[in-house]
Amino acid sequence: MIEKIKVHIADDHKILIDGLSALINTEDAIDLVGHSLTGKEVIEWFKKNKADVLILDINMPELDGIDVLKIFKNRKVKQKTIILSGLSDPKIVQEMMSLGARGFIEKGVAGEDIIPAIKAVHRGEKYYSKDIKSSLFDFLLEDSKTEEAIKSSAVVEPLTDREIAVLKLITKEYSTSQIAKKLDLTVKTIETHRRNLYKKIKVKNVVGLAIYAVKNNIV
Amino acid sequence: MIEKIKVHIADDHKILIDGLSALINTEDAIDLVGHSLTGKEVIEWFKKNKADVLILDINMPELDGIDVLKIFKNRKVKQKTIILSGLSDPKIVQEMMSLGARGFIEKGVAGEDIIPAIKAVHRGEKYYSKDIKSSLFDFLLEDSKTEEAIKSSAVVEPLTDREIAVLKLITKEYSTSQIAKKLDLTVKTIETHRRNLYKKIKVKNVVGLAIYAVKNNIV
DNA sequence: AAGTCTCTCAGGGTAAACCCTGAGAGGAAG
DNA sequence: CTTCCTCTCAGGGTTTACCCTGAGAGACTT
Repeated sequence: MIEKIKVHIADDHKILIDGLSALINTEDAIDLVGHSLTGKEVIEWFKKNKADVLILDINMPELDGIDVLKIFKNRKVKQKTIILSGLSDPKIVQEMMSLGARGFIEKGVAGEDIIPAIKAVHRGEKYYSKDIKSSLFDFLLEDSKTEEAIKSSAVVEPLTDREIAVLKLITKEYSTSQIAKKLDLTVKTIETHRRNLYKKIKVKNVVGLAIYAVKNNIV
Repeated sequence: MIEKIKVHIADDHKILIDGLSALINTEDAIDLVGHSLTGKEVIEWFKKNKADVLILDINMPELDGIDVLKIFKNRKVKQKTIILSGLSDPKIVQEMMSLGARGFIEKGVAGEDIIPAIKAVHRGEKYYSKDIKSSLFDFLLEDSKTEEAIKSSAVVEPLTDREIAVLKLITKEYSTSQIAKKLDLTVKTIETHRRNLYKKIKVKNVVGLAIYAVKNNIV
């Protein structure tokens, strides 16, 4: 008997996990061996168990998909990962790929894609849903360029605690001086944190920060 | 033979539609009679067909769930609607309810909730997933207060085409003067649109606009 | 002990955001 | 034909965001 492909799903929307489970259960060659609702659960689960393929949502509370991949990269966990993403922000696609993701599926595409994606990735291939392919990032998927492009790619540097605190207050529509009062710091300090956020996230102004915050569940 | 409950699903994430379909198909008493990926499709579908229950995502491009409900309210379409929502923003919950939604399910909850929700709503009851119930909006669900609270609630006025165009450019991190050039208008005009956006969306600055745009898929 | 990183703060500047009021033109609807 | 709405634009104002440079204190690393 041929071994089934073991799959683990991680998504903070349980309704999506349940839906995908039902879909995957229609396929004999694939076995759903676990699921997680948060990044932390994924890490914990993989300490004790193993799966061939991990279907990973990027937007999760606490530890998000990016954090999970970073941790897995260091620990050399060798499952193959398919990213589930609502929005295909170029920066994130690049980052995920540089962190070893093998597949990328937009939530906007048909559910039938999930089965071929699992099989392809398990065979060692890469898999991208059509919308990603046809997007402006085609160049990224052409192998020769890929590796280099990834290495020099726009990976968002990790934010410090203070920066996240400031970012959260910014998204609450507080001005720099209001944030300064709130955190009992000078305006100049907040301005510095602000500028560092711009640099790290590679955006031009608060708007970019706000969008980043929402997309990354920092709100 | 008892008639099956006819259900229509609308969500811009096809993967979620497919998942829910698989779930719903396990239930004999319920019949999936259609699905839509955009608000427009929902409207068109209901012109020619009918369903007992509509499962409606609030975040959809073009026409969102709120717009759909508004249109249905005017046309007195009499299907029962269950809202599917990623984020349970109080303003939106209130608005949806005032527009006649009968059920409210967070995407974060278990998929098993969907079947009882459909049945309950079809029987004429209201249905809210646990997270909603246990949230700070309990008071809203106590009938006496509900109606009044809804009438005076923070309903976001519909945005005009120009306003949406400006909002989109704002989220691309363009400054007012850059937007003016792009749209071939004066800076003063853009400023006016900006201020009107603040009023309508009830936010204080660009940050609020950006967040609203992302959450409502205007990005 | 010399880096490296985070967090803090400063001076001094330009550009942009934000606020107030007022208003005309054109289209849609009553 | 008047009312309502959208879109356009203006004068003149305050406040905030944003840019550049520089720097000290404390923690942690190698």
